[in-house]
Amino acid sequence: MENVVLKISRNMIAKEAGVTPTTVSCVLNNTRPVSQKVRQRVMEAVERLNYVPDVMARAMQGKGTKQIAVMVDSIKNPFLAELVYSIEEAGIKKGFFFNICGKMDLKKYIPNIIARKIDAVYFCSEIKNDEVQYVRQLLDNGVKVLTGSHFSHFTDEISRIDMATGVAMGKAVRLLYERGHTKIACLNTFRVDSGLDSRLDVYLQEMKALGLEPIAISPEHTISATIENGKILFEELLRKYPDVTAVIGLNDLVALGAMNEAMRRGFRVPEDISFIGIDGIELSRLVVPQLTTFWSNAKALGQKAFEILYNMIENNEVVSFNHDMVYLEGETVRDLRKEKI
Amino acid sequence: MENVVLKISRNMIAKEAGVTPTTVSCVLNNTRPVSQKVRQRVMEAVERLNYVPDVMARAMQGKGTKQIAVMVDSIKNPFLAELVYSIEEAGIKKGFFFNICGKMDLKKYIPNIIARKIDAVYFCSEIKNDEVQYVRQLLDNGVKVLTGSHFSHFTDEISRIDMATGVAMGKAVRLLYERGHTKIACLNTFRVDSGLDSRLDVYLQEMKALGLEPIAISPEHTISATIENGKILFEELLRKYPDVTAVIGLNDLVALGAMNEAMRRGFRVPEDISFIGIDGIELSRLVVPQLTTFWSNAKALGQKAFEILYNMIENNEVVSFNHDMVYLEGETVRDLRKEKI
DNA sequence: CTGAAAGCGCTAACAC
DNA sequence: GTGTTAGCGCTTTCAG
Repeated sequence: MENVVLKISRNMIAKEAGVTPTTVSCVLNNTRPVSQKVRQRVMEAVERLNYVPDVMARAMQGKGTKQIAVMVDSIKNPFLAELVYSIEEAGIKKGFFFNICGKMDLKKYIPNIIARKIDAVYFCSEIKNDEVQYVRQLLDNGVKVLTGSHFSHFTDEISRIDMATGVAMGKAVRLLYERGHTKIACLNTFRVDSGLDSRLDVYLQEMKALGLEPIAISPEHTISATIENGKILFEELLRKYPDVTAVIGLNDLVALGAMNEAMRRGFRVPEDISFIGIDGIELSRLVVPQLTTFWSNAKALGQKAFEILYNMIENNEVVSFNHDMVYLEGETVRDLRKEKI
Repeated sequence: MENVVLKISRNMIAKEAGVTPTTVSCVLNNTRPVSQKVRQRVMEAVERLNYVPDVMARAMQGKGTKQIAVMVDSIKNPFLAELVYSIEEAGIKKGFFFNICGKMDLKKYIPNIIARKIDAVYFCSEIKNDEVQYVRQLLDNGVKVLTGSHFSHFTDEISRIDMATGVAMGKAVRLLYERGHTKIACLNTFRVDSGLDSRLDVYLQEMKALGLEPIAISPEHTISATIENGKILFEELLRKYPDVTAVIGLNDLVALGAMNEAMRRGFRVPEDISFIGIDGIELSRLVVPQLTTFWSNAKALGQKAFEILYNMIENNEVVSFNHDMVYLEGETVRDLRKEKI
């Protein structure tokens, strides 16, 4: 099979319309006044030949690619999937395309991103400490950067969105305390002292403030916040602290995994153990019992994220934004105090 | 803030290394023999200046962009998320980048795909009948196309992967029948006669072959195969056929939604109603009771899909591949016959 | 083994 | 209002 693809260029439609290439550019980009007659001829030629301008060639004039890379730990995480869905939905309306980059393996992706002249990168997940240099490289190459609040470098060059997961963690501890719990555990997926996430710190701090003994389960090395790992962390929790009455997951998936494992082992939820998540993914509404959690509104977040990215690209803005989480009542928290009264 | 980004070009590293741009190209692309000495000087300059070749400029020489668009109905669908994850994981190893395109709105995306000189498009979800023209346009512009088996046009120009969901549907009906069920329902998300999916047809055909009265619930217009719609379809099913004993969902999400709704209404699963899904998403393993389903092995599928895409792009191949589903025993099918004996 | 020069499709001065 | 021309960063003949 021959590969005879006739590339329809601006020149061809110029000839077709009986004008010069420049004129074609001008009518297409509205970059200078063109007579009604000529404009019409050009548009007709465009229609007839089904012409689509070449983004690559435009990009070479320093116009940008209208392409944004979204780096996520894993698109299999429903929260990130919702977020990506929402960003893309907002971005396509303005002609932006999105590259999905998994694994957060910057060494592999960043040179590629630069080579592709991608306009901006949104780091939805945490950037490892030994990969900071790659962010520097992005900035040096004119790529805009948006991160979460964990990233504390180059503060006046990058934009950030604070997801307030730490705040949610604090609220979760308080809530359980107010409902009479004292043996409150935290299932953490980050390596202790990773410096990438505030949730464990907030948990410890809050427990201390309440005069409670902390029950934190942390892995040796940072792991993904998945259902599977939630189960594993819960198993370890049970071995070490069998009398725990409440569990906070670092996110909904971890909480759901833990809860599922608990139920499989015969625990009743919330009668025997209470659970709280952080995220508010759709799935948390669909399990029985419904998970009590803090909802992040991924749709709104995605829209906001694109808005920020857009302004970074078009207007060279740098902003810092706080995205709040909303308490979402579920069925997985038992009120011990109420019963005691 | 100034935007003084110094673009490091091939010319600059040529100067740095004291050679000509051509030589730089040749050592970078191994396109002709270069003396060890010169090669070394060039490589050093590349290192020193942190040079990354411009993909856009290469693309303009007709070299391709090493970019693949993945069109999905919704990345929020866990099956598609797993698939995308796996494709991307395989592709990045060979330097490919992936554009995630939601909504299957071809009118919006296809011109953009052409303009961006994207090498290939994988349609993971169904292509509407009135959008066939856009596929033609892709082919005319040299973009490779990979679809599912539902797409019956341009058969010698595009590659396809048959996901065998129809086969799974047939097996599901047989399975339920063998276990003594006769009131077997099918929750369908496609408009009747959409021509986009074989599952309903297979269901009807199989029921007829078994001499059973079909109980199919279909929407007026095609809807997404989501948990939410599974609930809605199940509600309608209950209204129309309250004595149903088994339900097959078009995919796992639909089955899970239906099952969840059933449980909320006080039905016991599988004692009162049996459920079967098609997909085998991870979630189906994590609910209680575990969903009986047909597993599609999204990871293997994604790897295969990339392999096909790669061969289409690099070697101009066109292939047709059958991806089989595997029966995955769960806890949601009651064996009526066994009990009767 | 290495260089010079043309050209990919487009934009942006600069002319008329 | 419209045309001419010079690049953007790269590959690729064609010459040394």
